[in-house]
Parts: sequence; C-alpha cells; structure tokens
Amino acid sequence: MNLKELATRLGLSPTTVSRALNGYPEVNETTRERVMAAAKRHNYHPNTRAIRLATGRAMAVGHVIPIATRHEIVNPVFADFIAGAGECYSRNNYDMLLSVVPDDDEDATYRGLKSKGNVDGVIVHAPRMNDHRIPLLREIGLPFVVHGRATGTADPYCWLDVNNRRAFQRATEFLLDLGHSRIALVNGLEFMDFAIRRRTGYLDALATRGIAPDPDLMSSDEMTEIAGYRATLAMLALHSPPTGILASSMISAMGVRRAVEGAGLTVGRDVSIIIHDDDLSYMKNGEDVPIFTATRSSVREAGRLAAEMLLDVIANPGNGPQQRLLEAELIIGQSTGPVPKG
Amino acid sequence: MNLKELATRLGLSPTTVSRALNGYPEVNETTRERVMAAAKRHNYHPNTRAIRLATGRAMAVGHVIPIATRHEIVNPVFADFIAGAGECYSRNNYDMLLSVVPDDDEDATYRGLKSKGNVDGVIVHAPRMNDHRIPLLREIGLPFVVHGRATGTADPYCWLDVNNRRAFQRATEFLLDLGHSRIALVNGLEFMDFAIRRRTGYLDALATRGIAPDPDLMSSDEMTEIAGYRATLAMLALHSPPTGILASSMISAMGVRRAVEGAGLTVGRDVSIIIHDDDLSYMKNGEDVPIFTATRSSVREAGRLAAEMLLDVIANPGNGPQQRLLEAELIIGQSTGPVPKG
DNA sequence: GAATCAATTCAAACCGCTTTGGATGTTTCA
DNA sequence: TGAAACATCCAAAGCGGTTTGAATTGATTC
Repeated sequence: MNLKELATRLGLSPTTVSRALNGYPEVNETTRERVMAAAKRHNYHPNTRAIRLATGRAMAVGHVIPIATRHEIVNPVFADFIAGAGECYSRNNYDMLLSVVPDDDEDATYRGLKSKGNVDGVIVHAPRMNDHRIPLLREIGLPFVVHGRATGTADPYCWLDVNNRRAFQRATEFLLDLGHSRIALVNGLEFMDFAIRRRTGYLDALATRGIAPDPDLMSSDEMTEIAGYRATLAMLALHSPPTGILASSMISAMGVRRAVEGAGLTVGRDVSIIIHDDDLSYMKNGEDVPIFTATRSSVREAGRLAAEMLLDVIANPGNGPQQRLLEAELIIGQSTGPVPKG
Repeated sequence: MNLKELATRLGLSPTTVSRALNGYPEVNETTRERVMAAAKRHNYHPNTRAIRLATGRAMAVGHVIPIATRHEIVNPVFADFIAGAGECYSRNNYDMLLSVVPDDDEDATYRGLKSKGNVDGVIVHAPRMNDHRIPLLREIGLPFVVHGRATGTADPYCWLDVNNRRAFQRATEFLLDLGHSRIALVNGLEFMDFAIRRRTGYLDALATRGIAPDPDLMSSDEMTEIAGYRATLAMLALHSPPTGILASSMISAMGVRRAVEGAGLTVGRDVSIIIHDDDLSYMKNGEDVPIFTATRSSVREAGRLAAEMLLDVIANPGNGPQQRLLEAELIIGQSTGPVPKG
C-alpha cells in the first residue's frame, strides 16, 4: 500500500493525501480525518526511502565506533550510552546508525556518511586531546555533538561532558579529609581526554594540600579488570603503599579490589577505594547500600541528553554551538574509611 | 556532485556512467576506466537514499534492543555481539540500524521496520521459550537470524547458538570429576532460552552420576555482580554449602567471588568456580593464565557469524533456514581444584 | 455585479539513482 | 553482400514520496 494507491481509493490526489497526513493547513479538516482513517485502516506507512530522497534528510544519526587496531577493546560504557541515546531517537522517529570500523578508516567513514547522505549528524565518542575529528567534521559540514571534550581544540563546538576534573578533585579531597596522604590514581589511558582531566583534578587536590604527587602512585591503562588488578598489585608492593585508591571505573575497581583482598587487606579499613561510577545498568554499585564510595554520573542519561542536543542542532543549525557540563554526585559507600593507624 | 553532473562532465549519459561504476558488461573498458577515474577525481559517491529508493533494497540490517520495562537492564554482551556483527556489515557496505525500544513496542517496531522499508532483515536477540517474535517475523516476511534458539518453536528458522547445554554439562562433569558433589548453579533468568539449556546440562550431568538436584543450590536472576553476590551469600549460609559453583557469566562471577572471599574462603581451594565466559573484550578472563576455569565462546565471533548468515539469507532467500551450533571450549584456570577434605 | 480573496484541491516537477527498451554503428557469417 | 549478431550507448520510465504553481469554487468586498 503506497501513497498513490491510497489516494486512488480515496478519490483524492497524492498531493492532498500527503498534506493531510503531514498536518499541512491547506486541507479541509473533514478530508483530513477521512484520510487519516483510511491510512490507519489500510495500515499505510510511508516508505522511508522515498521520504528520505524527497526531503533530502536522512532522519538518521550516526555513531561511529572505532575498533582499535592496537588495543582491541569495545568500550563497555558504549552500551549504556547508546541505550540512552537510542531512546531519544526512537521517540523522535530517527534511526540510529552504528558504524563499527577499524580506527584508521574512521575519517573515511565520516566523509562517506556525509557524502552518501546516510545521516543528518553524528555523535563523536571518546575524544582525545587535540582530537582531529572535530575540525574534520566542521570541514565536511556534518553536524555533531561530542560526548566529552577535546582539550586543545580552539574553536567552539557542541559537547556534553561530565565534570571529570571536579569529580576526581572531590574524591581526592574526600580521602585527604579522612587522613589519607598516600593516594593512588588508577587511571584510564591518558591520551583520552577524560583521563587527562581526571588526573588534573587529582593533582589539583593534592597540590592544594601541599602533597607532592608520587609517579609510582599513578598508573594509566585500559579500564579493565585485569589492568586494575595489575596496577594495584604493583602499588601495594611499594615500600610505602597507598592507603587510598581512586579507580577510573567500576570494572577497574573489581580488579583493584581483587588485588587488595588478595594481599590479605580489607577494603574500607586497610585500603580505601573511590571509583567513578557510570551507573551502568549491568554493573550497579550496590542497590540499597553502595559497595563503593563513588563519584556517580549516569552515562545512559548522558546518552539521552547528547542525543537530544544533536537533534536540536540538526533542527536549528543557526543557533551557535551548545555545551553542557554535568556534575557527578559523590556517593558515600562502604569502601572508604579513615586512614589506618601505624 | 551527483550522477547527472558527472555524466555531463564526461559527455556521457547517466545510464552509461551508472553501468560503468556498477560493473555492468555492456560498457567499453576504456570508457569504464575514464568514468572510474573521473568519479575518483571528483570524489563522487552515489547518494544512498536514491540507490535505496531505486533498487528497493534498504542495504541495512536492524537490531532491535528491547529496554525492559520491568528490569531495566542493558545486556552487557550486546556491545561485543554488535561489534562483531558491525564489522561484517561494514565490510559488506551494509548499515546497522539499532532500535532501542520499550519491550511492549517491540512488535510494532518490527512491523514498522518492514513496512517502512528501513531494513532488509533483522537479528533477533535474547530469545525466550516459545518466543513470539519468530512467528511474527515469519508472518510479516522479514528475513531474520536468531542469536540463540527458542525452545518450543515448531517450524524451522535461522539461528546461531552456542551449545549451552553441553557447555554446562561438561563444566558440571569437570567438578564432579574433582570430587565435588555439592555443586551450585548461579543461573541467568530462566525464561531466557539459554538459561534453560544451561540448567538442563547441569541437571543431566548430575543425573548421570546419580546425584539428586538440590533446589537450594539453584538460583536464577539477572546476570549482574550484585545478583551473583546475593545468590552465593545465601548458598554459603546453608547447612551444607556448595563446594563448587557454576556461574552464568564473568560479571556474575565477580559477585560470586566477592561473596566467597567475603566469607573468608579461598577460591580454587575451599570453593571451586566455573564460569561461562563470553570472552568480552573489556572483561577478559585473565590473559596468560585464566583467572576462572571456564567454558569459553566468543560472543563477538558469534556476532560476526550471525551477521554473515543474515546477509546470506537476504541474498539467497530460497535456500531454506540455516542453523549453526558453536561449541564452547573448556578452559582450565585457577578457580577450580579438588573438593576440600572434611 | 465585477473584482478580490480565502479555502481546497490537483497536475506536474523533482529528489538521484537504476533499469528497460530501443538506437546506432560494427562485425560476423552464410 | 545482406542479414544476423554484437558492442556501445542513450532516452525515458520508474522507485514513492514532497513541494511548487496553478486551477476551481464559493464567499466577501466595494
């Protein structure tokens, strides 16, 4: 069942039927109702491919997920971010298009998405320092919203980010207030922008209290269980091991905890742990009582907001770049306590 | 730059240019080369929307991800499955379309995908017993491949699955061989088909050795850390606690381990744990030495294979339903050992 | 009562590509 | 040598919608 057929059945022209269905004013209300009813009755759904060609809009948004050729990792927060964004797209009748590409093909993918007209805009994931995708997208004229920020980018652009610096600063201060002074940072890879900001927050807090940072207490690696485990193991073997540890994610923290407990120490008594909690649906930080003290910010909510921002940017290309900084919430859990005596 | 413009520049008709680019035989080789060169030089990419309308094919595959209204969870294996499938689509110039929808809208989503012509086929995720989506998709005539199987479905359909029954049977036998007889199953939700099969494998192995199953040693819940923790806690509090535990996933197992270690017991000595390992990229089961003894099967590879199967089904609709059963590999790690004496 | 106007409706062009059904000039072959 | 076969290329008709510009009608204005 297509437009023409429906129009014929109704004894109307395709023009009128199209207008009736799309809510244009120049059509009699009784006619519109008749058309609407017939459309429903015959289960008519306009062909998306035709709409797209006729309007020149893709009614779709792209998410390019680079599959790293170096470190073969699918970022676990993608799932929740995508879920949040996807809800927004569904509500607005947009399609979500995922491109999984080797990261050296990423530029070509963005160019293709634009020139082949597959999408009206994209979300940029996991920005790095001086991320080249931002000037690239501006150059090819594809609307975008960055999830995170890219230090070093001069011109303004659209982004939505969590205040990572402030979150880690507060977490560090929290441990300092509990009397800890040997505080470790088990960070993500520090070419990622968020990891840089987190380290800055950590260093700022230490500096304010006049504590010199110790390179042995700062690690940077993938945010996996095993990496968290290894980093912690190495730090606990130091002459002066840490009594407080900041972990970059729930998953890293599982490894941190394994190392701590494996060393015969008790979390929250011998070693305090604070994590950054993306509030992943399959990795809840406790339910009634949080397992870990954490700086929490839902990445799923971030996905929802970023998607909304992008749709807005697509609809109103004129209104300069939007930016939004979310604050993480400090949640007190069972994994922190005063610095042990001795 | 579009076809017509390119054709004008070349002094050829759009017909010939189109044919030259698409490798049709009725065009002179020298002409073809000239066209190819010009296309490259002018950076010509055919408009996908036009191709889709003209050919009637969507060149896209859908993945419908239901956001459960009851238990608000984004299945963590999706990310890796999607990554695997996405690689296949990219290679074949197909788009991957993700629909995140409330699960009561799922049927309407499939119907819409078909009638609006957005996709050429879909992957069905997380099948349940007597899954109604299978007859639904057959009815509306949308090609599909199920990741998993749906017990109770009469007519044959396309699927790709891991032999869950056999994996859990082998895991159980492995523990039995080590002398364990109090073996627990920390299972996923048992309306999911894979969870049913896993329990069957577990029960079969026990039955073969003449061991009566104990309902107290069988739990069924979300595959989260917290659920694994709680189930294990309850079982360890029994008069006769388990000495062996089968966990349904790496993530559940993190909770199982926390409970075991929290009870002052040692994994691999006091309590043996075997997990099913989907080989998630961000949740590796060790690198050189596996942490957990496991039945391993890469869900990412499953994604790749399922996508290939679907593209094949789309290209050759005639060839009856394909089916493929993957076997999990038994990996011996550090989490299992002989039953403790006493 | 002619001119103006608003309310409806329609025919036809268009979006950018594919594909059918010739057209034209060249070979091949009896 | 004339007909059939081939190699190349093109005009035009879709695909299924949207949108422009014009037509029709009845009501309103002066």
